[in-house]
Amino acid sequence: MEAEEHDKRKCPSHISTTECTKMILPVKDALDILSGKWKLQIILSLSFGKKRFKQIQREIPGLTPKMLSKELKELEINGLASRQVYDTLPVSVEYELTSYGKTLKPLIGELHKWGTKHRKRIIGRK
Amino acid sequence: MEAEEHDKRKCPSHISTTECTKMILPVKDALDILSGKWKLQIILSLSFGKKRFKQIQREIPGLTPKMLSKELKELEINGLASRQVYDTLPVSVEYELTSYGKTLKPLIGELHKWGTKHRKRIIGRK
DNA sequence: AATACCGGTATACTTTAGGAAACCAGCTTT
DNA sequence: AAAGCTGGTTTCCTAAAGTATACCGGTATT
Repeated sequence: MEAEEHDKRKCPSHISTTECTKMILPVKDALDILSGKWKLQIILSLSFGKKRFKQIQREIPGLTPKMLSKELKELEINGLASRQVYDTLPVSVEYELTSYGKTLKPLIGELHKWGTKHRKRIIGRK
Repeated sequence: MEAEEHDKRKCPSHISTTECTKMILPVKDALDILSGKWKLQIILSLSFGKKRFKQIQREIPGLTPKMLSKELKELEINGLASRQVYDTLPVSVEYELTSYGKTLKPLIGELHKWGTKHRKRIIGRK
């Protein structure tokens, strides 16, 4: 049987499997930053301006301080958000999207565009 | 204290919190389709042509039949991949990206672009 | 004097994603 | 006759993600 022909169609012949995997890494990085139950909502919230901790929490029903704290740290580590402490009494802390963080917007926009079409296609309209 | 001003900067005033949440749903839909440990690799594999079940499994080291089966079903349900059974002996089954599934490419391309910049920025160069 | 606000942390729990191994029927190869 | 191929399913288990609840010190309000 000459069904062998199929077996050659994996990746393009000049590209090894491990190289394919490498191509995927940056995509995964981007996805990691956006996925998780609360990240998008937090990013969206910050995209409307500086926000304080409790303020974000109040805006997003169901979000616990533990999760918020964890996600904000990740955003900070990735350079997407900044944290500023003011020594008012009691201390106030403001979080803000960095200009780098704002570069996520067009990306999220693309996801939104595709997702909207997909919604219409699968779920029916809406 | 008139720190009240901050409290108005949630979502734009003409948009309610629930409406903000709705804006996020399509983005989540798109993310759901791409996230998970194996989906990207499976999609990439299929993007190079029709593939049979075991063939995909062989190409992606570590991928168990259970996960592959589950992910392929999801792709099918979402209209992104098609499944064709040929009644050869033993039966052979071929999976293929639908033309709709191929519309994911530019989206993945955007994620790749952003992710690549992010890698350089955070991890240092590559 | 008690309560509420701020920005969180700590501990314990549940839920979900994913992995490992065995198994199925029916055919082919050794 | 035994082992391997096909395309999967089933069961059991672990690791990770997320939730619930209580708590902290310090100030302000009632």
